[in-house]
Amino acid sequence: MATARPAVDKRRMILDAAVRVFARQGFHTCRVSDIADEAGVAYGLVYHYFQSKDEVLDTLFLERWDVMLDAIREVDARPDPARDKLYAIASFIVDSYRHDPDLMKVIIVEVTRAANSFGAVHLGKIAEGYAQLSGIVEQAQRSGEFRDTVSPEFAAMAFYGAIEQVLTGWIFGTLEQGDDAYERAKEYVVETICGGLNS
Amino acid sequence: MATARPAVDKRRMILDAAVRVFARQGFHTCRVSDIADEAGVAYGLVYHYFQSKDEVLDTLFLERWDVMLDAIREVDARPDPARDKLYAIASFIVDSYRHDPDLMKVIIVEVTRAANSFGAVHLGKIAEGYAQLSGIVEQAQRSGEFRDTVSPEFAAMAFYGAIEQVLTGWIFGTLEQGDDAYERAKEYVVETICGGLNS
DNA sequence: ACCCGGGTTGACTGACGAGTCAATCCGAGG
DNA sequence: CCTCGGATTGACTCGTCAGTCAACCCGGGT
Repeated sequence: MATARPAVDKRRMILDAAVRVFARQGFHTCRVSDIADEAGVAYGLVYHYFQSKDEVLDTLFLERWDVMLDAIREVDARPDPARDKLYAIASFIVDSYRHDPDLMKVIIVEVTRAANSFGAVHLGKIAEGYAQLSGIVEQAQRSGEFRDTVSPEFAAMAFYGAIEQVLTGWIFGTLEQGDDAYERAKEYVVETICGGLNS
Repeated sequence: MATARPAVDKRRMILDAAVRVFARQGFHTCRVSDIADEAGVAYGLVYHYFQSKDEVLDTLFLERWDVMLDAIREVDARPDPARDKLYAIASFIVDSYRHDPDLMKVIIVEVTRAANSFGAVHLGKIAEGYAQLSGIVEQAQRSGEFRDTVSPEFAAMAFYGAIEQVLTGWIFGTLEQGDDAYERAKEYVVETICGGLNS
């Protein structure tokens, strides 16, 4: 059989270790040997599975971002009101953080915001997410559920920006965490963006 | 006279050059010699005025962030409705970007989001901004201008998150720019956060 | 028993870049 | 004119680390 010989998938172990190391030390300040040590494999093995340190980060990002894009597409396909769709998306993102805070930290801190130093691949992937969100808002504006005072693209940015800021607050310990806080955050994001602060 | 001997302030030139270099190449990927070259001074002079490469970035951030905190405080002291205050703050931030996009890029991309690798000084400074914003919202909730369905801290994050996301869009060229776009962005941020998307 | 080839190892190299430092410049004061 | 001290210079040091590579391990096929 040509299937994976080893019982444990070393490639996977390296990726998982990289998440922990990147989250702890940051991409630029960690050494490849830190990743290998954390994964319990030899230094060279990292280069057996990946072309470079960058490719490890790329892989982590693309892997997860694609899952998120799929989730958004799935939500968008539902026949629900836009508000519910946005809640479902906020829910997905918050739960992603709950499930693997380190990974989300790496994606937000090292990739999303540092998109300049990386290839345009990432910019494109990120833009895909915005496009999807814009679509939801646009449709809601047409159906009359949302006002059309602001452009859909802009609404998408405000929505995503609010979520990302909350995650950032959790990541840096500025914002209270815990299951309650997570659930509240989902509500608050949607309530703020859809309902507004005005009384 | 013990005053600055040189007609031109080399320290200032180094800081200005650093903004351009950091914006172009990123903090981690640029060399100190790049900064010196860009400033047209010798390598060693950077170390005459600054302890380290990090200190150059620190200085840039603190310099500008303090200006912003002052501006926010000034706005907060006015007797205007919260919505106007938020508009004034959005205005200040957007105009900061218009005036010096490179500097804002550096602050957002290299500092605000990378606060982990830097000292808690930055976290504290950033938190000060949030506190100020929260205060504005809280007061508006008490006066009845805003609903109290979401916590002030959260509203502050949503507001700032929306603005930062817009700046990020400009920085990475995802979002249309120009004087019109800047003015529209100010309106949109406030309209979204205060008015909400619902019709 | 013997090979074959992919998985695995870790010492080594080569480049790179932050920070140092001794020397030089130059204006001010005496 | 001379000295003093801060400003300025840039060659050099020294540690670090991404990436290479030759060798080794080991199961499966013959």
